[in-house]
Amino acid sequence: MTTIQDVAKAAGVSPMTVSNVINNHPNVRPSTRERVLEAMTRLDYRINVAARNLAKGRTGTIGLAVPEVNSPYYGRLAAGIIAAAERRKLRVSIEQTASRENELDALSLSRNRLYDGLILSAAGMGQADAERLRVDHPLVVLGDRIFGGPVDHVAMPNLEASRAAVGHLIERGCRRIAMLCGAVDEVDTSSLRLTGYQQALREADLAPDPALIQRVDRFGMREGARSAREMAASGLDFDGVFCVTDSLAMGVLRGLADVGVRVPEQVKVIGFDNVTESEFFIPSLSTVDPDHDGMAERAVDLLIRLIERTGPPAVHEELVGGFSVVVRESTGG
Amino acid sequence: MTTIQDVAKAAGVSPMTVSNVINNHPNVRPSTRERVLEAMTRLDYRINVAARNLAKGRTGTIGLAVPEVNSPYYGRLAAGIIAAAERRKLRVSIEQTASRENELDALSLSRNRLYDGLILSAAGMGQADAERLRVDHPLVVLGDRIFGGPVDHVAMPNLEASRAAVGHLIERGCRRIAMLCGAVDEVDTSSLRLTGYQQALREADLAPDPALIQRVDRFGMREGARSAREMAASGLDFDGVFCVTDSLAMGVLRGLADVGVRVPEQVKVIGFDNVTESEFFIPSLSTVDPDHDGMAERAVDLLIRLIERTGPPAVHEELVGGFSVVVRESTGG
DNA sequence: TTGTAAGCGTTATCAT
DNA sequence: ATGATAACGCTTACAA
Repeated sequence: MTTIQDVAKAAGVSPMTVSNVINNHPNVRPSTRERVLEAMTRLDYRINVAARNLAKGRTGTIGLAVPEVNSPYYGRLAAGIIAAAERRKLRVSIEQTASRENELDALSLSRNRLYDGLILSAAGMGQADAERLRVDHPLVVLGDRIFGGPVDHVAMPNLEASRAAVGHLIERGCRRIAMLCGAVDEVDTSSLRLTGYQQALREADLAPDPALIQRVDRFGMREGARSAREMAASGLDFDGVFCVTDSLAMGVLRGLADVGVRVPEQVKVIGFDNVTESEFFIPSLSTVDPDHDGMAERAVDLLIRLIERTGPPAVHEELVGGFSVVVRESTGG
Repeated sequence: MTTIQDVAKAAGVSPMTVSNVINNHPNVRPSTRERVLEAMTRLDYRINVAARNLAKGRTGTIGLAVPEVNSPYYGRLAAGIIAAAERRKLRVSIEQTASRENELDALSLSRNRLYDGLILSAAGMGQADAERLRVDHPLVVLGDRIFGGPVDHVAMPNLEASRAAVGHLIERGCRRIAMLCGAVDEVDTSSLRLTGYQQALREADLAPDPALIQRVDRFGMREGARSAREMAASGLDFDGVFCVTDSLAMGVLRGLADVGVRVPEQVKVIGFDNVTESEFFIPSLSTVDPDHDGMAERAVDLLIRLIERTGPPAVHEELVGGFSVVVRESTGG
């Protein structure tokens, strides 16, 4: 392995001059630069990033920790973060956490200075873990399960957007609206969206019915399909479904098709996330678009501010993104 | 920032002993270990990975470079690689390449020892870039555009699987089978799958018709939908469609629905990849399952062999994965 | 079982 | 414009 020393020797200069050439420092005479570059190519020199990181204390890379890489939602999120980071000359490295354990692990990884900062999309952690987020390195949390924590935070407009989504179903004539959500044990995505659902019903003077609230333990298409079939089989009376994710909603569309229920004629369905697939599903899926790109942009901005801050810690920001309701075939759009 | 030195001082031992504790070396007296651990928690010590990497010359992390993170196919692939690596106690860090330029960049990144090795899923590079793959660090290429290159290589069973897919359409009674593929400029995924398509037609004594070959410039659902609508509008006579990816095929299902063509009654459709969504699409999509997990496993195995090899370079392996045809509603299954 | 010394490859700082 | 020196924080090899 050839090092800066080897190049320096070959070019007849000091290692420092080679370093200056590598980093495009201005004070290098063109002829010197030439000689160094020539030596670098001749020796097939490659910089050792670990050494540079150690010396600089910076890596130029931010980490993005997501629960699952093979998911339309987190894929979309990652794409947004990468685009936003790229504009700011930062690389992004994605890690899959998959569990609360690993989410906590991811925290210490960045603390370890492998990355300049970390964007953590937390699904497994809850309010109880909030204190673990009090770290002394740049961290931005993307998600909904932790509020008032000691950390910068970009959240979805869960409550308002859900209210709007359910409001849309009501406008379209639904009166018995089911909701598919996760366990609601504490303040999390599902509970916020459930509250939005309840508010929308109340505003329209519709009686809430606990039988209409369906729980799922995962947010994939499989679970949505199963739930829909069960609801139909149980004879439950419903004319609309609001799902906490698009994957769930597409599963519901599939499940309803399996049992011969027509969408949107008999039942209208709306999801949340506006993943790429929803536009092309049959029927195409109405949904809430949470402005992923805006949220990604803000998360990266917050992180960069933290990375570049010197001096006293700033107050922690909590931002909530914007949203819009996208009307498609599944609600008769 | 607290270092090993600080911990050593606080625990009244040498830095080396702290290092031994961190790395679970056996020769540390329990009482000493206790004292060190206590000091570590008290001082909130976090190891500096950059320093460790530099000293060790290893990172314990492999890189995975994919063209696009927000795609069902690459998401599936990434999930497989992560699972395979995890079993071998390796971390995976994902990078989005997006272009041939970045694919070449990714090569030098790993060469730079940020990762112990790199798995490169190359879409933009072609045979002409093969020589660039002659690198002196562990590299495994996943893909189809480079053969006989100076590199370990795990490829899809493109030709055979395509022949089987088209054979399935023929069995189901299709006689005028369209194919959606990318530009076929050199040996790549599309051209291999096209050859499989042609072989299947020939075996069944069906006349090939150039009008049935449709080109797309990207492999997303949008392109599939557009193509399908155009084919239908142009009055082209076809009763089957073979698509080089599932995304494309789901787009075709959507496009055919748009113009009122019934699947599978009037036209049968089959894709390639078996992404999660195909099972739940309406109609569910018949497709080729290329044994992603097996390929991921082998790629990781090859990479580990390279990482751990000392001595003379081995001969380069070229593996081709297995496959199966998954029959679903879109072909009347 | 523990400690000492040297070095991993780079960059910051300060001279020249 | 270029170079000498001292870090950066850890581990390997060897000594005690």
